[in-house]
Amino acid sequence: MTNEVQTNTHELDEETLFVVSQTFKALSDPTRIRILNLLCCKEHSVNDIAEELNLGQSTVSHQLRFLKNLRLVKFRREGTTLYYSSDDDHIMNLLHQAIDHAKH
Amino acid sequence: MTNEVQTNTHELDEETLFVVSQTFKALSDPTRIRILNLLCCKEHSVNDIAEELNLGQSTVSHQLRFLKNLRLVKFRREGTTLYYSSDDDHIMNLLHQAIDHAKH
DNA sequence: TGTGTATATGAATATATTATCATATACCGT
DNA sequence: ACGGTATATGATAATATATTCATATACACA
Repeated sequence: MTNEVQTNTHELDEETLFVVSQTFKALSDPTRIRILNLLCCKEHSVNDIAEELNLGQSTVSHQLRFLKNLRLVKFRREGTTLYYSSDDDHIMNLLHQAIDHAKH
Repeated sequence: MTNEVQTNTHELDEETLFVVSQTFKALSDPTRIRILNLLCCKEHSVNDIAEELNLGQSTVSHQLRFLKNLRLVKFRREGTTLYYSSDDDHIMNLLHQAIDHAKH
C-alpha cells in the first residue's frame, strides 16, 4: 500500500495482468487447444502431433515453441526425436474445466 | 462412434473447440480481464468502468458488447444508465483461479 | 564425411484484433 | 419538441496472430 498509483484497490498489477492474459491467449487458439488436449495424457513427438491432428510440421513446431515459452509443455529428446508433454497441471486443469463446461 | 471422421477418439469436436477457444479469447485481453475483475463483485455503469480503469467510453462499450455476446456479462437499465455485472460464475471462477495462479 | 530423418527457424502473407474518432441512438427532464 | 447525458455503433488505422514455404540445424548411422 506504499507505492500504489491506482485509486482502485481491487485493480490487478501490470505483471499479473500480463501473465494471466498470456496464459489465456495460449488457450484461445483451436490449434493450441488440440495440441494441449493431445499432450494431456501422453507424450508425443512433433511429427506424431502433426499427423494425428492433420497439421503441418512447421505449424506444430511454431505452436510448441509458443507453449514451451509459457512453460505449458516440456520435451525430452530421444535421438533426433523430441517427445513433448504437458508441463503445467494447473493450466491443464483450467483447460479441461472449460472443455467440460462447453460440452454443457 | 457412428459418424466419426476422426482417427483419434480423444479429439474434440468442432463446436466444443470453437466455444472453448472463444471463451479463452475473452479472457486473453488485459482490458477485458480488468473489466471482468471489476464486475466480479459489483455492478458498474459503462462510465464508471471507463473512469475506474482509465479507458475510453467507446473502448469499454465495445468490449462489453464482446463479453455480452459470450454471455459473460449482463446489464440492467436505470434511466439512461446501464449497469453491467458478471453473468457466468463458472468462467469468472476460471479467471480467478488463473489470477491466483499468476500471483504465485 | 556424407546421407537421411526429425525438428526448428525466418520471412512473407493473410487475417484478426484493439483502440480511437466521429457520430448515432436512447432516454430523461423541461 | 428540445437539450443534455449515457451508451452504442461504424469506420479506420495500428498492431498482433497464424499458417505456409523454404531453408537451416541437429542427430544417427553407414
